[in-house]
Parts: sequence; structure tokens; C-alpha cells
Amino acid sequence: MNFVGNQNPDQLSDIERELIAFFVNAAQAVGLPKSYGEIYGLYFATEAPLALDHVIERLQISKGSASQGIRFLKSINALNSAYLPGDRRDHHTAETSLRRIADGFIRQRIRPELKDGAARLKEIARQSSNSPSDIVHERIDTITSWTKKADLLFPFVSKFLGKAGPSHNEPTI
Amino acid sequence: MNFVGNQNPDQLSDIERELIAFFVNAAQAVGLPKSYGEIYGLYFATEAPLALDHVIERLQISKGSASQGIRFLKSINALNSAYLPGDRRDHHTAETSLRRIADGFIRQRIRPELKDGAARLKEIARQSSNSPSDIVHERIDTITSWTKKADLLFPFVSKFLGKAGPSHNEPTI
DNA sequence: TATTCTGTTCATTTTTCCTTGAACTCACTG
DNA sequence: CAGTGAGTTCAAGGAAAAATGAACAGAATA
Repeated sequence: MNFVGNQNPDQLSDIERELIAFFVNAAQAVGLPKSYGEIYGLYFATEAPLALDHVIERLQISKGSASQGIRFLKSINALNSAYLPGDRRDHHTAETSLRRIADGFIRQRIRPELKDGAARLKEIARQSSNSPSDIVHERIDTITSWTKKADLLFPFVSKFLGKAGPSHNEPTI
Repeated sequence: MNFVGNQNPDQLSDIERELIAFFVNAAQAVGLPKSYGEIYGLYFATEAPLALDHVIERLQISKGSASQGIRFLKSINALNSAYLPGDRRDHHTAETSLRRIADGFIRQRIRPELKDGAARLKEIARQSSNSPSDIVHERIDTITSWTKKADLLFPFVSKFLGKAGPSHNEPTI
């Protein structure tokens, strides 16, 4: 076991490892690469802004993984840019607002998926015009109503996540 | 192109292929095997109850895949059992209520994930008691509030999906 | 109770996805 | 304007997940 309060810059403490494991698990649950979870976990466990090199060194992952992971996490607003005078490297910190991250994730990963699902559906509907089968038309109506519901759902989810938690003030919406 | 209205039992029509493709895509979006999407798509496109053999023959997939896929789909309530007198085989039809399927999926796939996330978190909190780092405690509080929100979110989603669609009567909640 | 039929299991193969690291671009610096 | 440093790209290799199909178990039939 590590020395309590270990601040050795190139060695993860027990608690850091646990936090990272938590996010690795979460990442896999939503279908993201393990490395993305590791990276976010590291940022989440660290108050100070970190650069690419830090991530590579502390997590022992490749430059490519770290670069792609950071870029993705930025793209969904899970990481915020931080400016450090006198350092050419880009630094980031973890975004801790669940709503912001969820919004980014939905916009980046879910919506495009839904959108091309809708396009696909439109094509199906077009083709179905010369299908004599009643069931086909009925089922196409069913999916149409599904996609409409899904479209309405996300703003509600976002608003829901923006609400204050059970016992805390959450000024950051 | 297929003859319009093709009912050849062991050949998929264009529209069936399109519908199946739609669900294959959807399955992959939520991290399920492609074959599960194929199977649900076939049931969705077919009014009559189908047995394992039909799935194998029409989709040209292995017995193992079909068996596991059907079982999973039943477990999340995406397929309903149908009784056909004089036939020993189990038959099923597609469930078309989005709410029912979503509820089943959440109960089967999401909740267990959240649950062991919570367990993991508890362990982290325990270990953190001897961490002097303020940031660690703060971040653990953050995750705790996240998991509480997530817990409240799902019933909300379920209720939302149960509502009638924009322009249709939806007696089936 | 032997036989057939249905569905499950799981070791192996196949496929898909993730990670790696060397080569590259671009910007800053001396 | 050559040299250094930071971050990106992507082909290749490796790891993880899915599909396969043969062996199996159990229930219905004869």
C-alpha cells in the first residue's frame, strides 16, 4: 500500500487508482474505450491542470491514446482548457458538472446516431410506399413515434440533470 | 430487387432488410451485438410469431447466436411469448412499446452497472477516510451526487416514454 | 424407455475494436 | 531558418467481444 498522502508525481496512489477504475468501468458501460475512462479519471482525481505528457507518464499509456482520449473528452466538454503562463503545452482540468458532460455526450454521440437513424427510416418509408403489407406500414409508424419521443426526451434529461442534488447546493448548472 | 410483396419464407424482402438494418444500427449504438439487432428487426418486421428455426433460416445465423439473442430479447421484454397449439417450439412476437423495452433494458443492463458502480464508490469513500487530500473528498461528494441523480433519472425516463406520442393514441403504456 | 425434437452451453474461430508508436505537421525558439 | 517541442495521424499488432457449431440436457412422443 502507498504512503498515505503520497504525492509522488509518477506513481498513482490507491485512491487515485480507485477513482480511475470507477471511470474505466463507467466508460465501458457507455461503450467508450477504457483509456478514455482512465484519462478522465486521472483528471477527475487531480486538481491541478494536466498536460498530455502528464497523462502519458502517470497512466503509462501511449501518446496516441492520450491524444485521442483528451480530444474526445474535450469534444464532449468533459475536460476544460486551462491556461498556464510560460508553458507551451495544452493543459486541462476535469469538468465536474454532470449536466454539461451529458449534454456534450448526447450532442456528440447520441444525436448523430439518432439523426442517421431517422434518415434511414425516411428511406424505409419511401420504399414502403409500394409495399402492400399493412404490418409494414404500421411498424414504420411505430418507429416514427419512437424517434419523435427520443428527440423530445433529451432536453428533459438535460434539465433533470441540471437540477440541484438531494442535499447540496449546485450553483453550477 | 425483390418482387414487390414477396412472401418467400426463406428470403428477406428489401423492406425487411431495411428494417433489420435499422435495428442492427440501433443495437450497436447501445452496445449490443449486431445479431441481437438482426433478430429483433426480423421479429419487428414480421407479424406472425416466429420460432428459433425461422430466425436461423431467415437471418442465416448460427443456432447459438439465435438462441442467446432470443433469450436476451425476452429478458428485456423486447419479445413476447406466443402460444401456438400443436407446435412444440417456442414462438415469439416483437414487443412494440418503447417504454416496456426501455424499462427492461434499464433493469437488465443499466441498473446492475450503476449498482456495482455505487458499491465501488462506497469502497472508495471508505478508503478516502484516511486521505488528507481535500480534493479527493470533494470529488467523492461529486460522484455521490451524480449517482443519486442517475437513480432518480430512470423512473423519470420511463414515465416520459410512457406518454402518448405527438399525434397518436397510445393506449399501451 | 428409446427416439426425436427443442433449446442451451461453451470451446474455438472469426471479427471487431483498441492501443501502440513511428512518422508527420505545425508553431515556437534560438 | 534550422532545431526543438507539442500534438495529430494512421498502419500494424494485440486484445476483447461476437459468432459458430458440435456436444449436451430435458421434455415430448411413439
